[in-house]
Amino acid sequence: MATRTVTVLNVAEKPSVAKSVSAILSRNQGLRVREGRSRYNKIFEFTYSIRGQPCQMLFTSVTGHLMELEFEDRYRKWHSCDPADLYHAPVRKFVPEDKKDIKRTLEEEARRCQWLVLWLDCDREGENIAFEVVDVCTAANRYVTLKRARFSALIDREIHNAVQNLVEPNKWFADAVDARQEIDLRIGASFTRFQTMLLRDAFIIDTPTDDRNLVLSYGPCQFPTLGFVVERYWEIQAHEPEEFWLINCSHRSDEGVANFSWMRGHLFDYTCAVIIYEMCTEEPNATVTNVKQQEKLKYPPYPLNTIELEKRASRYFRMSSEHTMKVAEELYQAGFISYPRTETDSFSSRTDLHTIVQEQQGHPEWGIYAQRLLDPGTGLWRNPRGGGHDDKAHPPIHPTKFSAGEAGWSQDHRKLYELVVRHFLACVSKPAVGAETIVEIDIAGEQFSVCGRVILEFIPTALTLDSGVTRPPPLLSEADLLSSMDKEGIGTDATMHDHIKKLLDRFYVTKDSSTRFTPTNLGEALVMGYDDMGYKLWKPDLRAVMERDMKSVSEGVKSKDEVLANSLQQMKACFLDVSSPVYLIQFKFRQLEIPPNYSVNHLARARGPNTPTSHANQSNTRQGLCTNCQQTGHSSNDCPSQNLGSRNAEHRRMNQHNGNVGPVYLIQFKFRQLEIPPNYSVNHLARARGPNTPTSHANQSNTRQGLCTNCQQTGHSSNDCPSQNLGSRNAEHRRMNQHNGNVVSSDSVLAMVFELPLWM
DNA sequence: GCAAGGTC
Repeated sequence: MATRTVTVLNVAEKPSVAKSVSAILSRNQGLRVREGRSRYNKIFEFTYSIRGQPCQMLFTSVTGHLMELEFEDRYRKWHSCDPADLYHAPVRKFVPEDKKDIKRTLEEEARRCQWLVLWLDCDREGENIAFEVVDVCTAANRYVTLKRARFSALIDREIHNAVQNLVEPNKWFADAVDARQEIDLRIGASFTRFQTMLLRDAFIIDTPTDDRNLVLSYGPCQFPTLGFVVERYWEIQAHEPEEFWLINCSHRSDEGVANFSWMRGHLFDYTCAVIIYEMCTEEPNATVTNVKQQEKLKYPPYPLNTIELEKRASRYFRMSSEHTMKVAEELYQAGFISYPRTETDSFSSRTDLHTIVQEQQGHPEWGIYAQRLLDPGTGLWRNPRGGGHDDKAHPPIHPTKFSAGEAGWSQDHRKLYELVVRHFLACVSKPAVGAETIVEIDIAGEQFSVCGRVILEFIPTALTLDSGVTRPPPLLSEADLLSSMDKEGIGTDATMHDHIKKLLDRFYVTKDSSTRFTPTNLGEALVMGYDDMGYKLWKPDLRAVMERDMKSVSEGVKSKDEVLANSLQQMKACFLDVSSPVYLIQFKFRQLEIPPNYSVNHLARARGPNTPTSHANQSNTRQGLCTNCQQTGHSSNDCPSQNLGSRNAEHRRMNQHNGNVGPVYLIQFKFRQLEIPPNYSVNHLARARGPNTPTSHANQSNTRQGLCTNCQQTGHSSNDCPSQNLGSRNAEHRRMNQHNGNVVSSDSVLAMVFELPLWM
């Protein structure tokens, strides 16, 4: 007996997925396409059988979220209510004007269907969009049967498997997103209105802009991003240059000059440096103690994902991440590269990498290399390493169509396409091999080393005691900023560039020609205002707490309502405190204290008699209230709002001191009695840093794949680093040494070296 | 005139 055919409406998150899945399910047999109401979202039609049930399949798509969250009309005007009311003002979801055509397509098609199959991306946002689609479709046809297709890649087996094993949509996932949306909206709108109305008149923007349109926005992603820029700026401001001394040793031969580095690095104690230097000059004969020859491998990069594309385009071309994504989107739309918004940095074993390389063989610049890669005789090919990330929806960014440049391409299109292709070719190449020789010498017990020359025994042609000063870290580059955001979970791969652009658009930061960011007067003042109140609103912590809450909701551990109530209660308490008269005055004065710089200047007319300098005294006068959240019943130590911030201004100052680069060592010297300089005891501790004073922070150097985090060289890890014998940079080692007491070697000078953080 | 998240 023939089963009756059911009509099935299938909906994907984007048009490309509707197309791919339709092609896979129909095996391109009898696949038809027709227009929908929206020009981007076509409708594919084919027949299929789901577990023996004959189906007439209609396959269409949305373009991301179909709905937005907004306050009800009477709260939408800025002066319609106190911004504090926005923590409980009613909100509604609605389909914005530019999505109405998609909504009409869904309604019209849903009316003719018995089943609705949701093919949205299998992440939290996708699950939330699924429920938006359900809302629209069930409003048009309340009898439609709901099913969810769960798939992790757009490949045949996966897709057929998904449709034969349909599941229920996951409300918890969708709830997590609902909670995030509502929190983001309420916090963002309340703080933005508050900040803007309070402070707009305190600044004059030099750039041609209508003052009335100036918005001082607050957002849970844009502010932590601003925070990264300001924090680095403060580290630089707080840096106090410190003089250090070092011994440089060089040897000139027929082959050239070999400059040996002193293995102690930098010494901050002049007297000690002089003593060691004099020892060396008294017995200047240098003995070669070690010659190490080693192969150095330079590993190819991981396959390209969005963040890495943005970082590299910024480093190589100084292209902004926002512009990079715009150009990448255009290349994708024209079919030249794969989908540019992806977290994935591993190729599936099923990807036909050879074919992708084959297509590039005719290119005038890298065509020959592509040919050599494919020639087994060269041994150049190597299957790519995986970086360990997979968003289960898209492959790493790779070329999908050959081009030697198109007529309509700008320079940036060329550059970005070239980056994608070259990166891909590098990924399937074996590591580059280099050789290096490290020579270590000893002069009067002092160790020096040089890379790349072989000499046996000699007297240095130059042995000098030189001085230098410590330098602050550099301003954050766009690549650094992306790394920080990625590390701290601020924004998503698809939105990070938006947050960076927002800081520039709001005049919170400026960017120089080498893509480094400086906070403006305005940006710094906003962060400092909140920081002085003790709130971490500009730190990543708040977002991290929210992310943990979202995870709990998506796992069913907490309910959406519970998270919303708790989170909004805390944020409202914070908002009321920040906008309270006590801080209001101070917050405003804080803005006015900052001297003018960059594009934002302060207006002096409002300066008052006594700029408040201590908020602690003021808040302590409020007896019985928690100084953190202004509630009664607990002290600030037990405050439930604690994750919003500690009122510890000391914290910022400490961070400023943390800002100096590189570990500093203490070297214990034991002097021979006759050599003791005046005011020195037999056992003397001197501070030293080195040998390669790092110019960047650890989190930067860690992002440089394959480099030793100790000496920034390739070919070994920090554990095997040849510079390691200078002293372990291992805190454990330091603690051990401290507990062991002083260990003094039998030599006159030289004892133990151990690490000490610089601020101690 | 506010957010962040999808995607065109």
